[in-house]
Amino acid sequence: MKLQVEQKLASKKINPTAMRILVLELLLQQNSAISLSDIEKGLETADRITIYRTLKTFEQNGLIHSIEDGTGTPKYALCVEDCSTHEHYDMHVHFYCNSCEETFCLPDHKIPDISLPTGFSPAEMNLIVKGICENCAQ
Amino acid sequence: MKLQVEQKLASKKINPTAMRILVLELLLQQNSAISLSDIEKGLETADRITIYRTLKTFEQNGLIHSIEDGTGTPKYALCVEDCSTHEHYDMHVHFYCNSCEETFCLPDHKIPDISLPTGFSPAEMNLIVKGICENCAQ
DNA sequence: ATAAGCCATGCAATGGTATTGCATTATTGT
DNA sequence: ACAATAATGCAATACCATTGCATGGCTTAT
Ligand SMILES: [Mn+2]
Ligand SMILES: [Mn+2]
Ligand SMILES: [Zn+2]
Ligand SMILES: [Zn+2]
Repeated sequence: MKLQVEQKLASKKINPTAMRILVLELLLQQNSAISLSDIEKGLETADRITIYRTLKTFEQNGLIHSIEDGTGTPKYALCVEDCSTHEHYDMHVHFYCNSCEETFCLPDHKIPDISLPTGFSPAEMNLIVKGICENCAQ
Repeated sequence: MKLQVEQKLASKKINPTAMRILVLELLLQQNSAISLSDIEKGLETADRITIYRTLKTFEQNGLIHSIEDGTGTPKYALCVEDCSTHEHYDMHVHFYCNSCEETFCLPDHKIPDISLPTGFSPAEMNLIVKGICENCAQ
């Protein structure tokens, strides 16, 4: 198990330090995206700044992607696609539940092509759908 | 001119105070969405908190809508649709220019229908396209 | 084995923003 | 003109992101 985690780090050329292993293990347990504060609460002995830089490193090396879900605080989730340094391919829909306030990746639901006015050239896209998630549906 | 502004406020049942007239006039001059700080800089004698509450009032009464463009600081723009209290119909695409860092409403470009996994029911949507705007295209 | 160098960590400090309470002032309707 | 109501300005609070700097641990070359 720990080996798998360390291999995952190594495959992204990230030095497997104790803190990074802990953060990655926590990320692997989630089924929704989590914030920096969530991680801080989920780990006993962890400095917020170190987690902050750990996440920056993870994101830069294509291990996780950051999600702006409209709450103002970024959420983080593992990349399912084969992302690399500064090359993220997470053009999928994200869902924010107004009830449980969780943010979900929907990697199987790609963002459709969007027509733009002439002169506008797109580079990235971010689509957030807000509503009620499957867990909160009665 | 001032009459038109006051009428616009009255049509949304907003008391036309001096500050509100100033803020609305400033909003009418823009061709891109602006932030609270932008408005604060654009007005000489203006308390940030008052502008903050002015924008909240405008938004609640369907005069402007708030845009989360991924920068973390909300931008505001006039509603083109006929929005009312707590009923916004701004399901259009927003464009953030990575060069000039301006946020544009594209009211003629609606967000297409998005298929979701079973159990997820959508309420609102927010689509941000990032890239280069027409002004910055060389 | 030892020393130097690199990398990661933790602490402190800074800056920005949103949000609320409360007292004062302005506006409205009678 | 007066009373009731609404808006404003100031202060305070609470988060959060971001950077500098000093320390410590691990790696590597000598
Ligand atoms: Mn995702
Ligand atoms: Mn808009
Ligand atoms: Zn939910
Ligand atoms: Zn531009």
